[in-house]
Amino acid sequence: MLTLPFEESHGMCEARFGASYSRDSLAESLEQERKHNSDRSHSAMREADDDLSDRDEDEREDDPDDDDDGLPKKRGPRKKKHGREQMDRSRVRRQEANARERNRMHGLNAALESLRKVVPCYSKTQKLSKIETLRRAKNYIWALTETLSAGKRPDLLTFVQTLCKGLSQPTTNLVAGCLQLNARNFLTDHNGEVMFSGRSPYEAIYSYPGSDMNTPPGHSGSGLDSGAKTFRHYSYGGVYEPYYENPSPEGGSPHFDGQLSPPMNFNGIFSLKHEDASEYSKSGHYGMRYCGAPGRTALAHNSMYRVSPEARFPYDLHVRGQSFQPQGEVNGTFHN
DNA sequence: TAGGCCATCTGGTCCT
DNA sequence: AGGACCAGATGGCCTA
Repeated sequence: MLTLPFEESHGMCEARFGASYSRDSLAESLEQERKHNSDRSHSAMREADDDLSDRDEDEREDDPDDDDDGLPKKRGPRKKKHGREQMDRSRVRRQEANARERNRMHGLNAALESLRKVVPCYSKTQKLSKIETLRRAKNYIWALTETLSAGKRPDLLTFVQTLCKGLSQPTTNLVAGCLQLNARNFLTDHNGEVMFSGRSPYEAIYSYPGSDMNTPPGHSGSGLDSGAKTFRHYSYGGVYEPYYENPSPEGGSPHFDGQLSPPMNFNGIFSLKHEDASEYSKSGHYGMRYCGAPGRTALAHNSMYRVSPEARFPYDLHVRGQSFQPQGEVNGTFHN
């Protein structure tokens, strides 16, 4: 495909933005050559792209006797007419391309919005930015994948930490708000590493004595009393590796690169979103459902996630499309 | 006011 | 040739 010479790009910049870039002699010579180019159609097309306003074209049209170099122009039915048509056509095509591009971006944004709604802690009031949405979705997918591959009952705190990996502080706060946790308990440092502050936020809310089931690796009960004084640094090698046996999908590194941020749509797991379940039923994929309805203890017979009587967050693994518990109360808790 | 986020325009490139 | 996709540039809006 045709590639415009470098100096012509400068020309476009000048025309579009009114900037006065200095040019070297080579550029000037090439520019003059361009002006004298006999290929009027191509030149006209570029000129039209240089400035979509009609002013230049009209000026040229209004002054037909003068050429660029001051010499009289040829008369008669000219290429000018043809060039004008080309310019108009080029302009129309450009406008059509702009409209297509707008639509394309709208479609992209719509897809992004749908993604926002399926990642955990969707909030209509505090909209997640595009990059944060993508990061969180990636983290979410990763955490779900690791949860399934680990074959263990997921740990909430670890899950949340994974979900928040690499996310901004406001987004982390949002997640914390969703979970009614104190974001200070799983801060993210400058490198995107999750910091954990002593007492497990999970335990802070769902504490029950003598149970380490929901305490993530490295979060033994020894430090629970230290409070915020002692910050424990978490890296994926330190925390997630024991739990998530597989390396990061980023490419083998056991450590997060600071870009990875984890999931919360326990909706898969906890149904943190307020989307109706039909959307998931359509997918036919696996998902873990929050089964925390009062009095509910029975799980699917073949469920890999067993619920201990004292467990506060019983999870169940369902095939999408199968029956699951109403999620209203959960959604009410996790959605703003 | 600086910085972040976003929508839009635009030209280049690739593909059909 | 034309559409899709991409990335750079730009300006507007919002917030700390």
